[in-house]
Amino acid sequence: AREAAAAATAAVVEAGGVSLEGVIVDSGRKEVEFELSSLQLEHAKTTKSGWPATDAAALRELAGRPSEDPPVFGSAYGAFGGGEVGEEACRALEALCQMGAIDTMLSNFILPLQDLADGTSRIHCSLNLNTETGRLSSRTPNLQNQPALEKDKYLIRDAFVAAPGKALVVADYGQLELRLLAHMTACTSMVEAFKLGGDFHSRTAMGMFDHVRRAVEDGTCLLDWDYSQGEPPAPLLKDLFGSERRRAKTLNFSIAYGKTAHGLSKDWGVSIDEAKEMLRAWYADRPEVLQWQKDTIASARATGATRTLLGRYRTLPGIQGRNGAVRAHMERAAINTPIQGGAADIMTLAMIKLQRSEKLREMGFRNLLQVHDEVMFEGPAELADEARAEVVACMERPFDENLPSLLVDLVVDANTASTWYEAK
DNA sequence: TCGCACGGCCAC
DNA sequence: AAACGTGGCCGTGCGA
Repeated sequence: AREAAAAATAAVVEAGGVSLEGVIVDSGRKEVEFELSSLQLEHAKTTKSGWPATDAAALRELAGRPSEDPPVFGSAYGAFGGGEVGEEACRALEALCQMGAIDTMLSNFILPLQDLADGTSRIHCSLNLNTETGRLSSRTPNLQNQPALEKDKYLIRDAFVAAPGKALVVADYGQLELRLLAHMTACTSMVEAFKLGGDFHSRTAMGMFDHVRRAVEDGTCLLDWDYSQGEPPAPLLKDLFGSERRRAKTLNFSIAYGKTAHGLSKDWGVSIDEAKEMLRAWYADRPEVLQWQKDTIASARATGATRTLLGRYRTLPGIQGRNGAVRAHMERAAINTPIQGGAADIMTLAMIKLQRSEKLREMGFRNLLQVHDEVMFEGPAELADEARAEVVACMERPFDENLPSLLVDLVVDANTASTWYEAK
């Protein structure tokens, strides 16, 4: 973390040397908002209080990608009259955007984590049962929002290290919420897709786009590939139809949150009609999901509440009221809570099983953290593989014998490593 | 000095 | 006005 902080600080200093013709003198949000207004730079988004937005997406729109091989200049280029000045403006705005990202890493993660470490350099958060859906939350610090994958470029997760002689077991559910959606809606298409296995989002893309389905059926591309079998004999769907798969993936997650055609068109920069067509294509394959959402909202309106898989309920104040925004929000919550809360039900059952596991207790493995669909255990390194198998077994079968099983399997991916970063 | 609202951003 | 659900936390500005 210290190395990352040093590297980030150096980058901030470097980026700070760039100025927008002396106009943007600081990365403070208020000043950027002010300059965007006074220079009358085009801004697509405004905040709810009427100022131009200065978030990363807005800055990226202005900057473009001036550092790429053929540089792509954003809307600031023309606003500054093009030429050298326009290019410089785009590069400055890109640097400003990078500074924001570095600042977030430093002030939200790298610095507070060092402050909150105990005398043995370990971090202890509080885990709370205080959410609307039955999830846990984490505070002081929040260990459930640590940067992951490509965002974790300072290897913050590499600072989470097992004690000497010990190892981490990190296990997470694959597509837990989508499996819950398949189960609760009894959607034959989704249940079948999970039964067949392979890349779920690729399967969704097949269902949504005829040309993708034909390419898989005639062998032009493969749905998925097990690399332990060597190199694939044909290109993969995710490579050949990357944009189709990305849209399918976005749609898979968005549907569970109640996203509208309006929101989709904004995100994708397409017309409302095109967004509607995407939604239509998704639902065409999954009519049970649409019906379930309608039924669930109707029931929520009638009762003022919605229920999770195990029957926990959430009241939805305002769903019967006159305020349209509140009502719409509560309707989306009504269809999201059974899914998100149902996933929390399953994880809670799994954690009870894990806590009661004699094997894990005898092997000396302790649960350190839960991140919604993931758990982290720590124990003797030489027993890590055995512990990993037991963690997977508990998570795959969280239900007691007297509780019903699901229409879909629960798939668990688990790794052993000495740091959180390595366990990805 | 404190609490709050806001804009923004990280995770799942 | 917003249009994607659940959280926590940061810096800034502002009023008590």
